[in-house]
Amino acid sequence: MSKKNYSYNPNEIEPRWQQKWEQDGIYHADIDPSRPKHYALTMLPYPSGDLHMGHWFAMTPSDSRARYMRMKGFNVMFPMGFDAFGLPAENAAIQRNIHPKEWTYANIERMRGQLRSMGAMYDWRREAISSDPKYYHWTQWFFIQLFKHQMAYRKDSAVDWCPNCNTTLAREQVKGDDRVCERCNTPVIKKQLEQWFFTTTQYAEEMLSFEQIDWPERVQTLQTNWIGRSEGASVVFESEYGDPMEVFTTRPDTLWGATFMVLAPEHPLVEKLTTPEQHAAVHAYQEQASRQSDIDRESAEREKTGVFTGGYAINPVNGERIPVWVADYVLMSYGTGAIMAVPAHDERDFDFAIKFGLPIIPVIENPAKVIKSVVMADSMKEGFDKAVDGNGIAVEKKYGNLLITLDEDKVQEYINIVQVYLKDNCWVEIAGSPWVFVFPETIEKWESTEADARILARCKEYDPKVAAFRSVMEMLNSQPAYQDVIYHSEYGKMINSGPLSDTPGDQAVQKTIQLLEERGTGKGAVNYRLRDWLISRQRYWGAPIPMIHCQTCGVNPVPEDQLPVLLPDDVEWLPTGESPLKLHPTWKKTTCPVCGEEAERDTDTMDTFMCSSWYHLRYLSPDYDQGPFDLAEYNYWMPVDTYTGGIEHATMHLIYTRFFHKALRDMGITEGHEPMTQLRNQGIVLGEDYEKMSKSRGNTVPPDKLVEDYGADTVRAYLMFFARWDLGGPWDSQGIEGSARWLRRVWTAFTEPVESGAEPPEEVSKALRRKLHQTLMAVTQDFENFEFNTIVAALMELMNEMYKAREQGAYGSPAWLEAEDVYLRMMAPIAPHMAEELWANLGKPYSIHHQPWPEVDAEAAREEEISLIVQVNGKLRDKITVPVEIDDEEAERIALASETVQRFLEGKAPRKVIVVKGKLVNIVV
RNA sequence: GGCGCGGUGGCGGAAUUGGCAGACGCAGCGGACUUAAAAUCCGCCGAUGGUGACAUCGUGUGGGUUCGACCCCCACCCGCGCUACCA
Repeated sequence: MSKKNYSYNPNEIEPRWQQKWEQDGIYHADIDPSRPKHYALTMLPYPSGDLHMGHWFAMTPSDSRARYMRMKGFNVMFPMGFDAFGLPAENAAIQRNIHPKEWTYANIERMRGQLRSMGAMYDWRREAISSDPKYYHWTQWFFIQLFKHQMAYRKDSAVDWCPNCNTTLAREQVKGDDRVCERCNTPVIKKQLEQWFFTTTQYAEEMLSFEQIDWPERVQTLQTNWIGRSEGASVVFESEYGDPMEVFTTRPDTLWGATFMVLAPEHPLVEKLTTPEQHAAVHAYQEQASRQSDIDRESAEREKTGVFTGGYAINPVNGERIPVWVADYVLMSYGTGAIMAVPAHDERDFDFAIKFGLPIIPVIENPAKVIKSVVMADSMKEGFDKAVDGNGIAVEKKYGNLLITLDEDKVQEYINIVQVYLKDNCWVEIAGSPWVFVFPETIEKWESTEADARILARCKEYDPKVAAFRSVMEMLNSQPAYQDVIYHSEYGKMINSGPLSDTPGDQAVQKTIQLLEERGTGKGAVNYRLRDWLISRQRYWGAPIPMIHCQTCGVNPVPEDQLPVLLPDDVEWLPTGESPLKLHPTWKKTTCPVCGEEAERDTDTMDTFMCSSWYHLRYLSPDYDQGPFDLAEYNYWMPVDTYTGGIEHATMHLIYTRFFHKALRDMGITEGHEPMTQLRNQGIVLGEDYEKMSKSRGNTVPPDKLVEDYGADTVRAYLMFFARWDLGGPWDSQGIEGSARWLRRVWTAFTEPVESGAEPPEEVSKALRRKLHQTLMAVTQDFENFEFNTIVAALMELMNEMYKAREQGAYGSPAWLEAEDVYLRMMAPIAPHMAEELWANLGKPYSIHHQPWPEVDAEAAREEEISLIVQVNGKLRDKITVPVEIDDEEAERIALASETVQRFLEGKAPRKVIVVKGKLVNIVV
């Protein structure tokens, strides 16, 4: 078979192969019980109009990985679709008077073309689009199932509202410091509305377990924090009138220190507790709190506000009568909306108590602050006056403070330890030097007490910021105040706490809960930060909530045989953004499925996260009309084996989809406890200016142009090479030249024959095979671990070696032919077009993408010689080439014989010799 | 404030997880080919000193553990992300 010698022209090669692959359906994934299945899924895009570099970064490496799995022998399903409902479509409608449907489907068409240009192995027969009626039919059906199983409910509550998008938002869609809308960055406000919720909190505990899934630690942490489990107790106080007032606390052991209670402004008992005299003030406060958006609350710099209700509550442990206040630092949406306030042991309560002159009673004895045993000699126990540890540090008590004296040369060594002491009233003197370090507050305090004038003078005399000790001082100043120590009950013991006084700190919580349970006034309790999922959206472009409101029969689901509830096309958009569904003259008019009388449809649509919570199921059978998915497909393909996407979904989509799967499981629709077994996240591609790419910044890189200039293979290769996939990094428009050069070199190596006369020397063939199989080993391992950048690096390195071998006469030899074959297979997942073209050019059978992944020849990969590292006192002194199987004695002998080693030994006898087999000898003198 | 991630040449990044720091690539420098440029090929490329072989230093900072630390421990500094009056 003669090889063609022609130049690399990706713009010709790539579309040609894409077309052929499509025609031949080589990426079709069909049920095949004879092969192990692999469901590889990449998070589906929103059809915003253009594929940007972020899409490519998410999609091409995961495509490579799916291709690798296929070559490994798996029956791989790799589908693609569009998360097509959502606000941008509606905004386009308002701004440009295009129907959202038209806008969305035109974008999808354009993006399909772009996706094809990547040369990915998507099985387009499985495409699913969430705005298709055949899709949202089943989104609605799921809603009804959730409703029937009491997992969807309506509640009137204060919800987050985006005034710009004109809709409510789920808690997860409110972001950042200033609590803004996830979509448009407008600060959200609170509105009291009746809305649909899903009972995500029902699964809070279960979702904390990641035991059955291989998900990144980072995501696990984010989800765990988001779910926010706290352990403590629920304690029932009573109002003067006998109303139970339940509070949640993580510190039941401070119950005796509760000097007042605080209710959230929206708390139902506020009304009843408020005395006539306080009524006006409380009412005004409630009014003002409800009007305030969260950002207004922030802007007051957390200065505590609140009013006294005039009412009192009874502390169940000691019968104390304590005042009940209303304040907005207590949130209705967390815990019970009521707290017991313990100013002695809680900073927020402390601030509030100070501001309003409420009493403060400590119930935990000031705990010991001595933590480091290294410094604390036996003499340094409680009540010591002076102690010296013999290591250049002395501690003594003076004026109720601790004075720590350090030998000058010990400052650096002890600085960590000293910081421990410095959490409270401490100062440090350096022995033999004039330096004294004192907190400014401490000086102030001393000035007003009987402190030694001499010391005070010294403190003021020497500027603590003098250069040599500046950094030390900065470290000291950055120490947090001592609350974190004082608030930890493991130290110290309970005081002022009735029957529990003197209980050691480490048992305090448990003993208190025990006492509460005995008396029936409280119990151990767990609370979560996670809220139920608010699903209603007051928008048009979404799946209509399939519920009917009847004056007599209440709220009932649309009968399943009447699904889908179609979105009407003939709607008008108001610039105010009000939902066109609500304004539509006839659409909402219907009959009640129970009594048959006139009734109204729910005019809200569902959060689009509802659509994306189950799209992986729709891919199984996108045209199936007997249910959301075909069970046969489900049984073969599910669960998703590898899921890839951005980390930004950690506390949104990835929580919702887990909830959704578990809810479906409990309704008998799905099996198993988790929808996606393995999750991997890619990072973000930044612009060349190291900033996030954005149109307004003008730092975006258009992938289409790059494909035109370099070809998709080069873009794919560069995206895999330029940064660690899980971290992402800045784009470098020069850097892509490196990947382009690599592929051109590969092309040349495979298409330009070299005069090959004599057989290559034995060593050349051997070295080539060794490198080849070592590379194969590394590449295989890196594919398993999603370490794409080093795959490309390894292939570049091997290509450099192949060039050298070629020069040394290897071209055309059996080793060379093997290298060609294996090289193309390894390259196929990364540069599928070039690999296919060169494979064909070698006269090998179509298609390379049907070939199995090559096997490592471990014997060929084995090194025969190694370069033995010889160290003296841990420093590299010599490298000696020795056979791999060298034994320890021989290695030691050779190392000691080294001339350089002898020079560094300077005649001294080695005290100890450490030999690491086949690697290194370290001689200690 | 809390939680998490990260800090390695001019730049992006490697380093089998405790054993040659800087693979691979970009940029730069030198050379070959060319009338010339581009492309291509070859070589050099952490800092300091030395003509040189070589020596010393070097993975944010300060300590520690170890024969040996980018890697483990303690403390700190800086950057990024998430979160935030969560009781």
